[in-house]
Amino acid sequence: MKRPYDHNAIEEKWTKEWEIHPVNVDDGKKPKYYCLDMFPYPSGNGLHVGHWRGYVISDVWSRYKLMNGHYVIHPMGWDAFGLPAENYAIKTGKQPAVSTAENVANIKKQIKQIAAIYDWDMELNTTDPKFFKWTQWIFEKLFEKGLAYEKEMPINWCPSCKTGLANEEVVDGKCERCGADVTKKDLKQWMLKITAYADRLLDDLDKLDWPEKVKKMQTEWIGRSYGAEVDFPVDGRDEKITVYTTRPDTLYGATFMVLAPEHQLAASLATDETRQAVDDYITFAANKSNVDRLQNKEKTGVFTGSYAINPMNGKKIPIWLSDYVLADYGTGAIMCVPAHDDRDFEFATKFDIPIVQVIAKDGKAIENMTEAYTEASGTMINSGEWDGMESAVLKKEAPHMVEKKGIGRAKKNFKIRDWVFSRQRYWGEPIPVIHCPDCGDVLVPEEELPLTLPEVEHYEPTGTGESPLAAIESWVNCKCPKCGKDSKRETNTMPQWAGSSWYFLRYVDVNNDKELVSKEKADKYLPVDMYIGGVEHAVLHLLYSRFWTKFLYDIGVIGFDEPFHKLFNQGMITGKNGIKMSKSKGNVVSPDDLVRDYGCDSLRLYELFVGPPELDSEWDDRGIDGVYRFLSRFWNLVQENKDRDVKETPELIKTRHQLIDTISGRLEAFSLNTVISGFMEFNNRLSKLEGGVDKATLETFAVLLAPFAPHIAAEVWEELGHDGSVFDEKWPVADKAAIKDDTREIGVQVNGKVRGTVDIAVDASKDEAINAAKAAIADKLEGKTIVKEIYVPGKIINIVVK
RNA sequence: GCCGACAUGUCGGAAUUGGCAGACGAGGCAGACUCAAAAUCUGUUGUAGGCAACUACGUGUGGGUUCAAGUCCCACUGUCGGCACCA
Repeated sequence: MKRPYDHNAIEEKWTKEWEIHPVNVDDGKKPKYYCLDMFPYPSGNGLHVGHWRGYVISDVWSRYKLMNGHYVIHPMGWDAFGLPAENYAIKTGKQPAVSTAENVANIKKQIKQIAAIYDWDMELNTTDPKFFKWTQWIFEKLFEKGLAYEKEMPINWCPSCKTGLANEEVVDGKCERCGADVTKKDLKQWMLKITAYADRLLDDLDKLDWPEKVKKMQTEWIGRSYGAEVDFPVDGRDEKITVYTTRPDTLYGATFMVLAPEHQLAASLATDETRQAVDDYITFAANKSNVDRLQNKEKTGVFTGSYAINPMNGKKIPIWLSDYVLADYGTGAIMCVPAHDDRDFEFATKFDIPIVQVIAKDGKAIENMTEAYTEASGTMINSGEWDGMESAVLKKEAPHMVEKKGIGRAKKNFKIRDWVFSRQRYWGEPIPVIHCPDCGDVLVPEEELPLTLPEVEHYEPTGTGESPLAAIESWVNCKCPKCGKDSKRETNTMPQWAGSSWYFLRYVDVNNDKELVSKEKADKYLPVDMYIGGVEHAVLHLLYSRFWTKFLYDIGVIGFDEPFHKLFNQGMITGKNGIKMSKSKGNVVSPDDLVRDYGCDSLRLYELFVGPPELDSEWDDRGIDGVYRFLSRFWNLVQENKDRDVKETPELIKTRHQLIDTISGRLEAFSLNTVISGFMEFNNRLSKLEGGVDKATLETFAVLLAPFAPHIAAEVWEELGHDGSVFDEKWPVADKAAIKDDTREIGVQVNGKVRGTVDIAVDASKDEAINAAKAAIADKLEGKTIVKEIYVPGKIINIVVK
């Protein structure tokens, strides 16, 4: 009996079936495969079709691995701390915990429409005390190891979010979240010493199967450089200024020094004549906002009136202040070699400071220098004992030479700064520290964790740098766990990145109340084999997770030191003209209606069909008709052939194996858009076969289609007379011998232009091929002289004529 | 400014190591079915000319290598992304 394609009925049926009989189960024998999605923030706005894409990609991959004999760990959870819930609470008075729970329920309903094989027994939520107990525990371990410390310092401050930000959260001088201009504010902050892991975070990138782009971004963010620290005595004083340089080879060319205006010695270097100007400049620099500093790169500066001694040649060189020197990189002071550095050249030219060339360009000194010569290649000149050396060689040796001389030492430096870990907000994990007047910072005892948030009436941030928690006296006031004295709790909370830095470890052991994760389960199921998510987390979440993983490895909690073996960044789905989907732009496409009208299977296929998964794609609603038609045609093909008992023919066998080969190859290459077009192509081909399609071919088609369109595949599998699940089928392997053609149609060119085609045996000799080709296009060769004949077997025949 | 990615019909996009450009789909056009429409099915669809079988042109621009270039090399333009005084 033929049935019409009723996607609603089919999908409802299988949703229920899979609730009762999940297709992905751990029998303890199958090898594991951990395929992880970046977990979502449960926003009140719900999902749009762009969110779907990543989840479809990961589910297709998970189901593919499943059919290759793996038990797939494929969990989902909620990254639920963060500002939107808190801001919503400020507006409505609704507790963040309550609104968050509502949003989770909503989004979960939407995510279930995808029909992914998520194991909901593993579901977790970063705001659940059972979860964040362990986030706090990790913080305590970091503290115990000296990797969490408090520091009074100017931090990035977002005046709109009224909270401090990590360097990673500042983009172009603006807040990564809200886009407000970031200012500086002096605040006592909790810091995590990610710099202690800088070398390992950099070196271990080699171990990872990640997109080069992300590796490069992390490499640059960590920013390791090798050079030397050199001490410059201050003339007439018993002090010295230490600089960091990557070009100690140019030391003889250092004709002045520049200190950051925030440098400790800056003010003290002023003389009576320069005091006013120096103080003014320091104030001017302090008031310059981050954005100004980025935008206006015209060099400014002031001469302090003091001099330093170049330790190589003993010459007196002036000491300047300028904000082009960064206070928190290197030593906050630099030696300036205007002849060989663009910035120093610009500064020296503007303020009329001598320029001394120390590396010969093209073997000679440059007359009338108009720009710095920044290459480290050439012979040293004007450099005393170093004259005649090659600068490239000297660059490497100089650090050790200055060390021997006792004027400096070899040194490597990093751009990455420690992670500002406190936020002056309510809706985050409380930092489990108690400030005791006698004992100082004391950790909340482990047995008292989790330290939960109190209910408050007002969620507004104070804006003064204190969290709303500071106003809850009953919560803030406590006894010191060590000495029992009246103490106060830390009122800052952790940034949103805290929970996401380790959540992937917890999925496999969500109910463990003794440990963060049992060693046994961690060893068995981790690390993550495939991690799928957007590229926007390249230096935030992905760097923090690597840091925490390495730390947990060091303290013996887990047995691996990289969390994500393979990373895939899916492209964004945008609205028309590449505009990001957002509520305010009014271009959000909701998956709900599409699922209702076309079905989950169609939307899954279309999410993949829109374009290459790694590239951004513009959403066009109309295209989904195409995949729906394809599914209907496939359905009809099955309906027409299932009771016909078609005998398999050589052609059918060949087509079947070509289908397996095509789909598997493209899937392995992660070319998911062409997998779908491949299905369409083969469906068209099979539909045109006069004699019908045999059962084995239909079965193979259903098995291959299963990871992509699970419902229709399961239904077809059943229609074809199977009791078991299509997902218990092994992924088929193509028989290469069956695919092989005896003859092949290849193009015949004359002078590189196609003039016809010819069918020739695959193993034809060159002469046979050429002769066949000539016969096929005899009229095109009339009156021409053949100069050359080219035959590339299986590809092309080209006849060159005059 | 530096680094990287990308540029193909009306549109989304295909095209192993250089080897028949435009697969697959959307949209358009024509037809079948229908009282009619939708749905479905069939055909057609890069541009220009003959308007049929053919010819010329055609993968951002200009040049080059090659029997052969979307693909490789050089120079440039545009779009997107990252970094941006890191000494």
